[in-house]
Amino acid sequence: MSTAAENPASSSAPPAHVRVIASSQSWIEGEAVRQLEAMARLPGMRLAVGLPDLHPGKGAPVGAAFTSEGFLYPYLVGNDIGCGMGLWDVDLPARKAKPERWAAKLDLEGPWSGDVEGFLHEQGVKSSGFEMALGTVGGGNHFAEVQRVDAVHDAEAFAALGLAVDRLLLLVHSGSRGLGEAILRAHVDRHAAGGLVEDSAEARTYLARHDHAVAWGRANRALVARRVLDGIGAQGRRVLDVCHNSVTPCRAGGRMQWLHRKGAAPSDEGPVVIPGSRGALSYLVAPVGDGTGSAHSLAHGAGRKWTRTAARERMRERFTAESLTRTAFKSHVVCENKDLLFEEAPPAYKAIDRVVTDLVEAGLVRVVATLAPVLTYKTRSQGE
DNA sequence: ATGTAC
Repeated sequence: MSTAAENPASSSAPPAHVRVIASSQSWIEGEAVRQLEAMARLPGMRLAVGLPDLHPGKGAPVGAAFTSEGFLYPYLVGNDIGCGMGLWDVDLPARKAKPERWAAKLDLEGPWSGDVEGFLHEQGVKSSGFEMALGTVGGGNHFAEVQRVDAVHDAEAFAALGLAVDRLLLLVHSGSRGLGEAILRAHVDRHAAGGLVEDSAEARTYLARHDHAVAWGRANRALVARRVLDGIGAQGRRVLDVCHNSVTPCRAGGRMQWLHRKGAAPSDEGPVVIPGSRGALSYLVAPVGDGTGSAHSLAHGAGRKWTRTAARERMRERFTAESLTRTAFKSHVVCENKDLLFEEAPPAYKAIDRVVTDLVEAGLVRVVATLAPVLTYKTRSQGE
């Protein structure tokens, strides 16, 4: 059998190291740490790292990275295989931003009207059967956001990325839509939360599908970006694109390991953007150090503070939906699904500044620049 | 997170 829990040899292995990278000033839910510790007891697990945006998930915590030997765990990657953040440099000066006009007309619902197969081919990605969703943002915490530069902290690194203070940027957070979900479901139907023995036929099958979903998710972000850019009449250049839900092979002290990221940005692929809520700054950061103590990973966002249910109830009591379409930064929000508008409201998230400060103090990143929201696109569909 | 479930 290829299910890890059924391999008796693995139960005698030493337990994984568990590390939560967060200062005492960062509040982390007890349940999230319990989930991290539970995952650390899985067979073959070596290191379980909670980043400062650690929060409870459905079984496995979000904002965490795990290394294992001999086994890999699709359940730790989750359903949104290949989810990540892409940043585009937009060839439009910030003073030319027309957020209210763009908010009124931008529409990324439904299939793209262009040549989807041709687009995928250009990206070097095979089609998946989920192409009707290619170029759509999705639900939950996904978004496309036009941003302006708030402040530059490292002018050299900022310039090295080809960025300019007076130009707009576009940040896209989305994943592989229904594709990753289908891949995880096929695994869970047979193995529940159990892992796969590396080099087994099932592991190879999963990894091939996983790698395809990662590539397809990246292409999805590229098409979301293209649709937004077309909508605002601009061109863009992809500056970076990183995946925060994946499992990849890596070497540790000459040994082969599997690095699982569950809402954790890579620290070994150059600069990344760590977004706050739609009403907060996003941080463009450059990784520092060799990444061995942090499973080569960083926080991927602010992390939820309130559950979706609590956010809906609390925000509904105090705010009208209309008032939530503008933020403290005077930015505009397109989210015509009211439940989602309340669930993703800025108070439902932790303070991104604290999360990034924790990473800086842990010696994991240097801040390159802060980016402010101009227009956040979530959905035009009512949904209720 | 999700063409969202029996």
